Amino acid sequence: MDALTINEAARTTGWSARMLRYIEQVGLVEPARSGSGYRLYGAPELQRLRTLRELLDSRGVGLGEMGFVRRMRDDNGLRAEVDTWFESEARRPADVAPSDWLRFEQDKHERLLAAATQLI
Amino acid sequence: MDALTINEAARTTGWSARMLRYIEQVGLVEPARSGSGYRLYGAPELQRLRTLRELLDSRGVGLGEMGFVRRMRDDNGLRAEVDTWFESEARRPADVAPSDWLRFEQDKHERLLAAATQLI
DNA sequence: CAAACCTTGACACAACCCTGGTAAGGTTGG
DNA sequence: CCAACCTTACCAGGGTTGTGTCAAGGTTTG
Repeated sequence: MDALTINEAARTTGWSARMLRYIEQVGLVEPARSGSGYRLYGAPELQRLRTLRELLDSRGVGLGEMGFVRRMRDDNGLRAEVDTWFESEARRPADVAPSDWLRFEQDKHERLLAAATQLI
Repeated sequence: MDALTINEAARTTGWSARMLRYIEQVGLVEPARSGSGYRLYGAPELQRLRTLRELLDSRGVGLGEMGFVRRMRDDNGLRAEVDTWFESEARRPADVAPSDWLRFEQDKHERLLAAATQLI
């Protein structure tokens, strides 16, 4: 069983056990559970916890904000509404070279495709 | 001059003048300024303010969270880091039918393209 | 079986977010 | 020129976040 219990995971990631429970509650890292309910952190979760800490520290992001992004990723309706709000930004068409914008979206699409192929 | 000053904009959008300044500070709706520095809200800004209120009320989203999404949209590095964190989610490939995932991204791409053509 | 874990739930507290208010001063328009 | 706006810069207070700690009880293991 290559999975750590919560205090072991805390020690190797730098979070406190309390915070690991909080991070789970926010929906960011949800470890498997043993039959009796113990949290079991595997290598992927540990990695995610470490990079999460790095991300928050280096970019001044909060857990709540990451939690909101997670919410947008789970809830397509919410994501669509938020995207739409931002995409209807008040600027005249002339302000953005449309080709640039499309280009940007295409690049994004390619980035995601690259990530996908790597994952599969 | 079809632009409203801050208190007029407040009255027609339901926000307080104080909140309009705060919303600007968060980077969500940044009105033009008159020569002497008065904020000038045009029709697009007013529309955005109304839909913003609707979005926050109906989905329980906070201004801070919207501000963070804006930050991600401006800062490509931040967006990439956050996206990467989520995309390296700890699930075995079998859990997601890859075709579904790609499909989803393609749909998204199409949605954005549609929005683009509408804007141009 | 007892020590050392784990669980959930609750209380606590500093720091921050959201929002209102007020003060000191510039702008506008009759 | 004066009333009614606007500006920025603060103070303030209720609500939420992030974090620790403790209590009551189940689990694992030497």
